[in-house]
Amino acid sequence: MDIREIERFLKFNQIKPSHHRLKIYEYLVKNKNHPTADLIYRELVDEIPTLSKTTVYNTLNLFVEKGAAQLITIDESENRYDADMSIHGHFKCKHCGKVYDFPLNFAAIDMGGLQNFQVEENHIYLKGLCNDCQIQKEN
Amino acid sequence: MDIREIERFLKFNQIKPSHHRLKIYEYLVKNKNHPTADLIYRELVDEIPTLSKTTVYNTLNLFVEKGAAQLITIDESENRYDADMSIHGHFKCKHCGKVYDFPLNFAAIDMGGLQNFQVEENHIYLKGLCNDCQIQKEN
DNA sequence: TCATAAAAATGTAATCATTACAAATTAATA
DNA sequence: TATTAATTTGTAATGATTACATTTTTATGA
Repeated sequence: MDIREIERFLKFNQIKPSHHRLKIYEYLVKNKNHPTADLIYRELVDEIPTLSKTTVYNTLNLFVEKGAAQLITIDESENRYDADMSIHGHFKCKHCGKVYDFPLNFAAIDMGGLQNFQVEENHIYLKGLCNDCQIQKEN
Repeated sequence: MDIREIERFLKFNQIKPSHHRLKIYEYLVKNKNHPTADLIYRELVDEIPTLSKTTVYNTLNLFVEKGAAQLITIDESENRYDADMSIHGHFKCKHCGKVYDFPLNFAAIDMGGLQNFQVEENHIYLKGLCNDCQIQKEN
């Protein structure tokens, strides 16, 4: 997604594409690292010296509200964000802390216990040891 | 689970069954309402006037650490706790706020994208409208 | 039983992520 | 260009959680 596409995408989601919003969304798209608001602020403030942290929070909340990004609560003490709105799961390595995406066959999740429940969001979080950290521990 | 069983269960998990710990665990077992630390404190303080909120936090952290309870991060601003350690999912109704349990066939989740990853925890969170709230909206 | 050490619980203060809010800046419109 | 609306800013407030030193309770051994 280049900056033109991002602009179109935000407009499509009823979000006026201001400069800051474009930059923050671009950060999410280019860095699929599930960042916190604070990390986004720290990464962008050099390039946009007038940026305030409140704007980052406001903007991320707007993205989530309009369905342009999703909030990831895999950590208990901080919120992370992801511009990838396709159905997928997240894996957090307990050793290195990295959050990985993985494909997900959502239809396979049997919701027999929830008849007539209307699902609007799904958040699939796994935790454990990633491949790299397992290898490291073996040596 | 009566208090005897709870005592045995805590011991089995390397947790010394003090009075407060027993009461807090009993609350989790008897009220499957996925409470916050604050709610547990408010519900128990009348019966145990010397209880402190710090003790509730300490105790819940101990339960999670020892594998006697799990931390639920379906809310972005507060931690909830569940003594049910069997594999199951959680559904939060966006209208009434209630958190439901539902059975889960975890094996159905295809983790093709994560070869050699060692999964130690799974947290499956759905959000939407529960049955009751849908009916309410229709009328 | 009493003394002593270890563990648990308490209460207050600190921390840290997030939000509230009012003021300032920027953009849109006529 | 004037005026209004939207966006952004900065600071202060909030609220959940933790740190930490003190007190209380429990366990152990003489």
